[in-house]
Formats: sequence, C-alpha cells, structure tokens
Amino acid sequence: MAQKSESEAHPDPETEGPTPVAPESLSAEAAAAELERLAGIINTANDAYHQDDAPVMSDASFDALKARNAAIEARFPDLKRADSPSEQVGAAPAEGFGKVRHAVRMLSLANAFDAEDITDFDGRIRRYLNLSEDAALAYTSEPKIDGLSLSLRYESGRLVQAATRGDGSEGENVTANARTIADIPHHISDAPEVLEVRGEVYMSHADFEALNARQAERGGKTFANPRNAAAGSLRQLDAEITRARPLCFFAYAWGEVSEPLADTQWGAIERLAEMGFRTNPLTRRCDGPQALIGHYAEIEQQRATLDYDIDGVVYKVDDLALQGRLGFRSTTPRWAIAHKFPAELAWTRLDAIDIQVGRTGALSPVARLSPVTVGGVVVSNATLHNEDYIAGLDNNGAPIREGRDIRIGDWVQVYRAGDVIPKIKDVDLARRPEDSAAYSFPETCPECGSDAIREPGDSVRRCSGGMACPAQAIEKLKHFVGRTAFDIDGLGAKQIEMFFTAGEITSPAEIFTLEARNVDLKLQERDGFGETSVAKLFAAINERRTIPLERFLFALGIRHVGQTTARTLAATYLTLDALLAALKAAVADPEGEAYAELEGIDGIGPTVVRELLEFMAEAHNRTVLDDLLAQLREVEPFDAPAQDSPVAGKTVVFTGTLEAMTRDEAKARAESLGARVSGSVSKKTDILVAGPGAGSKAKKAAELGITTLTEQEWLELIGGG
DNA sequence: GTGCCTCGAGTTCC
DNA sequence: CTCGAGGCAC
Repeated sequence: MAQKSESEAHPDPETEGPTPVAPESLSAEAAAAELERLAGIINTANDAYHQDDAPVMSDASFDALKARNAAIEARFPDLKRADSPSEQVGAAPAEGFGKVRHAVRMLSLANAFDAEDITDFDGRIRRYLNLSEDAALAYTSEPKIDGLSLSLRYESGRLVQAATRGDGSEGENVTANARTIADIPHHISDAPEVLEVRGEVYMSHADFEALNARQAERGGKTFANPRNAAAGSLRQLDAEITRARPLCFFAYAWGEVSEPLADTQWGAIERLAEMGFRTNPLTRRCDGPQALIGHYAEIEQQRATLDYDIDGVVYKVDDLALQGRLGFRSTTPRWAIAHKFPAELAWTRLDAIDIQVGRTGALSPVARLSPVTVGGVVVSNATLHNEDYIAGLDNNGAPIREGRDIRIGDWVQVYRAGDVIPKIKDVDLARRPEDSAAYSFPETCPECGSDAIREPGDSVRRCSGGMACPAQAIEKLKHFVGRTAFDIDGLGAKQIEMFFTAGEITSPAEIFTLEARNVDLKLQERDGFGETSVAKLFAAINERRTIPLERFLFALGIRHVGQTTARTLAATYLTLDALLAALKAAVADPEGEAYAELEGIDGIGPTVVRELLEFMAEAHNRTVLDDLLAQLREVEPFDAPAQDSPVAGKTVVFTGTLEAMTRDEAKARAESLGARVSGSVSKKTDILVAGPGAGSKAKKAAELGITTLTEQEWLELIGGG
C-alpha cells in the first residue's frame, strides 16, 4: 500500500529508536515480541491513513516496516500473528491509483487580472482570426470553481472511467470514488457513443464546516479549506470514505466526443444539462469584452453569498468552429481565459533571505517568513526573484514598490500569485527596524565559493563553478531523473542528494550502474530502503534504458533546450544518430550545411544553436554522453504523431500574404496535421505555400525545384477551408 | 529596431 | 504560476 506522501513531516517510529536487530539474528522470543510491536505500529498507521486521512509516517518507513515484518515472518512462520499486517488484504490496492492517459489533454487556462487584460484577450483573438473590431464575437462567462477538475468518460451512455487532471496528459483513475458522487450520473441517455465530460469537483461551505466539525470531534485531522477537503476526499483509496464525504460536481467542458455536442459552447453546456449534469446557473452569454467585465463585477458581488469557493470568472469563445480555428498554445487554449479575483494579502515578518543555486547556476533568493495564513494556506517561504527585485527595481532598472527595497527583519505583504506561488508585494517602512541594512546580494556562490557573475543586461547572477559546484551537479541530476525527463520512480530529490553526497551517483550513467554496484553498496540494508523498494528502484531504472529521443534530449539539461525545443529537434532529425551527426558536423564547420540547417529550424535561433554546439564541443559532455549511451538499450527515434494526412512528415514553408487564414493559424493547422513548419526554404523543404507578394523564397524554391502551392491549393490539399 | 508570443527556468505548498 | 529573454514578424 502506498501511504500518502502529501502529509506533514511525521516522526518515523522506525528511525527513532536504536537500530533494529536484523531478522536473521533474532531469537524466537525476540521475534515474537518484534512481530507484536510491528503489528501494532503498522495497523495503527494503516488506520490513521485510511480512516482519518492523517498519515503518521512516511511511505518509505511504512514500506520498510512491512518488509521487516515479512522478513521475520518468513524466518519464523509459526509465529505469524492473527492480526499480522501481511494478511490485511482488504486495506487497499498496492499501487494506489492507476494512471489514465487522457484522450484529449486537460489543459489549464491563461490568466487575466484586470479589464485591460480582457480587452487584450479579445484583441488577440480578433487578430488571430482576422476579424475586424466591430465584427460580432460572442463569449460565454461562468464562475471559476475552486475545486479540482475531473474527466468522466462515458461509453454507450455508461460511466466507464473518471480521472483527475494530473499533469494534463495523464491523471489518476478515481472511477470508484467518482461513482459515489451524487451529481455524477452513472448512466446518461441520448448521448454520443463516446463522451468525456469535464468539470469541477468541489465541497460546499456547509458540507466543509460539517466535515471539519466531525473530524475535530473524532480527534482527526481538519482541512484547511474546502478545496483541500475535496481533493483529500476524492483521492481516498477506499471509495467508501469518499461516499461519506459530500462532494459536488459542475460540468463545464468536454474531452473526446464521438460526435459534436453542439455548434456553440453555450449549446454544448445546455446539452450536458439535458443529459443530467449540473451546470453552473451563473453562466451567461456575453457579446464582447465590456459585457464580460460587467458579468465579472456581478459575480464578484455575489461571491460572498455563494455556497462554494470561486477564484474568478472564465470566458470562452462561444462559437466552437472558432475555438477549433484558434486551437491551443503549449499549455492553454487560445479561446479561453480565467479572469482572477484579486489575491488575498497578509502581513508577516521576513526572518531571513536564503540563496538557492539552480541547475544552470542561477542564484535565487528565497524569503524565509514567519508563518502566516494566506488564502487558507500557511506560507513560510516566498520567492524574491533576483537581486533587482530585492532592491525594488524591475529588469529595466525602473522602480517597483516605489523603489522600496526589501530587508531582513522587514514587515512584508505576502500574496499567492495565481493563488499558488507566494510572493512579496510590498514592505512597511514604518515598521522597519532601525538597525536594518540594505541586503547585499552575494557575489560568490554560497555552495561552492566560486565567483557568482552577472552578465551585463542579465537579471540573474550565476555561479561560475559549472559541474564543480555540487549544487549545480545535484540539480542537474534531479532534472535528469525528473518526471518530465527520464522519470525514474523511486529516485527523487532526496535519493539523488543522498547518492551524490555519498559519491555514488555523480553522473547520469552511474544511475544505470547502481544495480551492478549493489554487491558493494548493499542498498537494501540502508535506512529508508528495503528488499522490495530496492528491487522496485532497479526495475524502474531498467525500464528507462529505452527512452524516447525528445525526453533524452531534454534530460541532458542543455541551456535553452526545454521540452518544446527538445521535441522540435527530435521532430527535425528523427534519430539521435542523425542529430549527433548534424551537431558534430556543425561544430566542425560553422560555415557548412549542417550549421545552416540547424539555424533554419523554426523556433531555434542563434542562442539555442550556440548552446547546443558548446555542449557538443565540450569534451567532458561528450564523455558523459558516451558513458550514458553505453548504459542504454535504445534512444527511440521520434514518433511523429500518427497522422495519415497528405502533409504528415513534410516540411512546409509559408511565404507572402495569406488570405484565408493568418500565418499563426496556418502554422498551427499544418503542425496539427503532422507537418513541420520552417521559416526558410532549403533542400529539406517539401512544400512552399506562396501567397501574393512572395519574393526571394519563391525564387529559391523554384531554383531548388520545390513544389510551390497557392494558399487555395494548399487548403484543398489538407482538405477544407 | 520594436513589439508580440512562446519558451525556459525559476519558484511553493499539497 | 511568473518573469525574463529568445525568436520572429513587421
């Protein structure tokens, strides 16, 4: 069973006392006593976790205790107790919740904070769609519920799966729990064959108060706010506990559908209501930014009278065909925005300023605060961004906070940006201690002592120690094993720090030799590890000896090569061999074709090229790379989105004036069909789409004998206008 | 050169 | 989630 890891720190019973005697050296008498002790601890922990949602120990300790119990039982089978924890089958599935891949990604929303942001939003959409300022453009507007989003999948009208948002691509399977929520129908009629309904799970104020009163009465853990209560309740491993918690659900969107629900957002929501979903009664249709802002004011006024938390108002383009044309940016749809309410503020004292060193060597100041509640959460740290922010200047040297600097000992006003990240808004000069001094930002790395240098025009100061700086080395390794890179289960920040400090993992390749070295390392005998967790760790590591090219590239942690750029490179060169060959050729000959090709890739400019080549030119990096590759089975070639469109895999260049669509739209459309869009014509170009006014690119394409299409021909090729 | 838009890298608490 | 800056169109 997986214990909840999101609990506060608890003392670990396992590590408190003297080191336990190894099972094989226990006498029968001692073993019996030990089994009794373990049964008590484990069963109590189990109950605390399940019935009270208040874990008393960490995952690792819990697993270690269970493993110890099992080891002793294996040696003394006769001593196995009736209440043995190893017999507790009814408790929960071993792995917690299963993972679910969303057929259509669950995205987040861009945020707006004032009226100007809303008129900008409207303006951006009009520009993208090539609509004039006075053309009609309707939106829907609805309160943004502060709960957690859930995706419900119906097949033939039957609820078959419920999943949390997770990282947007992959969530947790909470089907059994969702079925216990009264607002969620188990069957719907008159629905498409496949329908994913999306909405928000929340807890009403009244139910939240009642639940907390009940919890307090039983001496259980109370929740800080309704959102946490809803999240905690939905993520119960035992659905019967969820059933006892009064959760509600509003439907407001959809994922995969086998046939369109309607022509408009409004119509689709009406349709969901007809099917039996609760939809928010405050939803309105608005004919422009002014109406949206009006509705926002109305909802803000009603906020206090609502029986649920809301943190803003969401606006969506009503016409679904237009939504389709607008499409998505990397994490948000272009056709929607969340207009957030002003953040809650709180005053507290700044006790200290610590400096953290990131994987690129960036020195980031962090404020240590006297704990204070902001928006229902206790905050004790806040980011201070950089040197200038502390001094009261923005990146152009212009004053912010009217130039008031931030000092240790100051009373500061804290808020949670986007209701998440704690930040400091202002300082109270009247309460500033008389002996305070302006903060002086360190000019050497606090971790390794190397000079910390701030390049002219740059806002961050960076440690110049490179891989000789332990902080940078550790952060790079953490990045490597992170969820979006190699994603190695059981090898988190804590373990990386431990292995690095012990000198056991100092480079990526050494992760993969861990198992072979375990003869000497004997991880299973260490605190926090057991036979089972060590076996799991090795299995997780071995699983990643095969890795997709884009993840591999991203994991290397080359500056300016994030997930998107890594993907772009993977999509361009398809295999690691091709990419490495191109990079080596470009290093060898900066005048050559390989170099030109690299710079020609859309989205990759001189800075990224420079970083890539510097990485390849560095002997140390090549060694790290070769050592790592020697440990891997395969770096999988880029798997182009399985598209059978006529332009899939083709490289397309747009030039001249486009009439039916804007350039952005054309690019997004082509990419969604599996094409690569480049900015310049080269030998690799397959199709040039030339509008009126095309110049040098059309000429070059003609010289190279590249297919040139008019915009109309292009639209016919991809099927539809 | 200027002004978007997007991406990368930093951050917190659960 | 936000800020700074890279990339690109105008």
